[in-house]
Amino acid sequence: MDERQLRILRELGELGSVTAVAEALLVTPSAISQQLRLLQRAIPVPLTERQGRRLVLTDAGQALAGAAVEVETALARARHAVEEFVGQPDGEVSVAAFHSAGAAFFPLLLRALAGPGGPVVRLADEDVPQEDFPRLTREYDVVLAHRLDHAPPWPDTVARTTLLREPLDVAMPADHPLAAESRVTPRDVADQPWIAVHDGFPVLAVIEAIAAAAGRRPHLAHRINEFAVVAEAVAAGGGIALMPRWTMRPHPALVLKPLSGVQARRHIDALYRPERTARTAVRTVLTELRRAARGIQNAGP
Amino acid sequence: MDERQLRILRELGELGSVTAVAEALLVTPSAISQQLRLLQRAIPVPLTERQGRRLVLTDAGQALAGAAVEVETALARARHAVEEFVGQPDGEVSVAAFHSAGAAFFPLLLRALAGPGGPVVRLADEDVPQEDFPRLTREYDVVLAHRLDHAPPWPDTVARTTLLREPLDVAMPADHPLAAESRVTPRDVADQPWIAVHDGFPVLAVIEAIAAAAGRRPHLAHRINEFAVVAEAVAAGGGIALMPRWTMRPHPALVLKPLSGVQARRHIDALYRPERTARTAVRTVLTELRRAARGIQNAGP
DNA sequence: ACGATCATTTAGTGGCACTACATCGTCCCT
DNA sequence: AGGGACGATGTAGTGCCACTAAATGATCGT
Repeated sequence: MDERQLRILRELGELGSVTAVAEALLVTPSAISQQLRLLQRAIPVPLTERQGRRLVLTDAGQALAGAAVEVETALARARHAVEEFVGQPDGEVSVAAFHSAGAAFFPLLLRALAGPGGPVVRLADEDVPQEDFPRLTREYDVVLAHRLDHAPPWPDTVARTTLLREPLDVAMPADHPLAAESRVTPRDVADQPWIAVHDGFPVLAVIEAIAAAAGRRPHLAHRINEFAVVAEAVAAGGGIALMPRWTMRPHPALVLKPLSGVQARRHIDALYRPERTARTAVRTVLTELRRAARGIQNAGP
Repeated sequence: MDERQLRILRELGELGSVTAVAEALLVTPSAISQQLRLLQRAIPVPLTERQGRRLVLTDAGQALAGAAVEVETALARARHAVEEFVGQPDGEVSVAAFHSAGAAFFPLLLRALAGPGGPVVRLADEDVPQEDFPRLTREYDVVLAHRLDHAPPWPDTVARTTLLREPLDVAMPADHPLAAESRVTPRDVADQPWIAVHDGFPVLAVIEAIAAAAGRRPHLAHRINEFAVVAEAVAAGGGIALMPRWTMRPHPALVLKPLSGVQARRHIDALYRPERTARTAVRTVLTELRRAARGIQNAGP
């Protein structure tokens, strides 16, 4: 008893003759007759009976044909299940972000998608070394990742949308001698004690570039990944640090000074598997992320 | 996208590896892999993805697998639909009867099956010539038919249960000269005017046998099929008639006298297609008919 | 009684799901 | 590191099954 045989039985119930079923299903009456015989072989009571020269369903056949309708309904639902999943505007979308991107984007995303009828976002923070960001797209629909301007681009296995190209400024206490300048040069800061990120994290290479531009070896006083912690350490006089211009809430005791002479900028990209954008909900989230990025960029300057 | 492919997808979601699915479905992993590929060909978004060396479902795959469960459920219901129909104790059972059998059996049947949980009987009267009774089993689950003792048996295409072997007595007005006798002989009644049934109906042959036993030609005064009408005609002096001993409500102005010397008995049989007894409800009705027949037979003498 | 319509049977064919075998990628172990 | 186990996939070949074509049988209309 398979789907086709049930289909044939149901059509026979509705059309009332083997020939009509054959025409409806675009096969010969012989094929219909044979399939009905096979179906009957599996059932101990007659499903059909002759009525004159036509073939009609018995009561048992009608009972089975009724069940066949449910099978076809379920099958039709299955055939549309993927489209529905894909087109569902209020599905769940998982978004991962490194810390500072999360701090900047998550509130905007939550506010933009608060209403009903939109995607339900599942947010998570994930701070991983640069090369691990693409892997996260296995687990999350959208991954906010950062990389430096000159760093190797993301592998082709993931698609990306650049949300921000954010300058990295030098953060220092408001009473620092360099705080009087409007911008700082590599030579100004090369000898300062740095508060840097751990090895493998994106911002480190910029510090090395700054030191190299001044012909020095950088003095890495501390290794702190989390910018909020870095800010407190800088404010307490632990050293200077590179900090993002827009995605960090300004610390009252710190000032940010633009660097000149060295390209200090990071990309904040949304990474995702291309096929996941088949889902309306995912595309909606990506659109909202781009809008949020514009908001962040305009709020800064 | 057919049932098997959906089954494979669902199993992959539950078992988590192609090999496990292959073992569960008793085929080679290659077959599973190929079927998954075919299923994927019909769907624009990935249903599966590699996780290490194993294959797991994507979210879209899980959505489809969920729909697949519904398909399998519907299919399982279909596979049991016939048994359920067959085993349902409270299904509809159609019963046809010729007039006098209906008058005798229908009330008993209705009373016996009045409670809930039992079959719902659909009763109909059908008075047809002898040879048409078997044909009625196409339309009714059970057909109460009558035939004379010596008449040819029912064809093999129908099954039968003999409910009653009912004597046919001679009905006459209570003030008839023969009413004094305890039984009557063919010679007694051969010259009487008969009220007989129409041609082709069962009882006629007995009258002809009675006349033949007395060496006469029967005098057929009237042709009335319906026994209630016959009874009134006899009471009004229109002639004598053969009437069933048990299945007719006694007429106050008539007496019934047994015939001697001639086998005057009719069978009341329940006819049915053998396969219809697969239904519990039909068997219940047949059982109740047999019980009703015992009641009728015992109430008579 | 005839042709028309409908269902079924038979023989034959093409497509498809499967197996067997080989290959490739991943994990684990020492 | 590197080899062995495990898991998935690709390829060639095979057997089954749904189908077509044509003939036969049954029933209807006129």
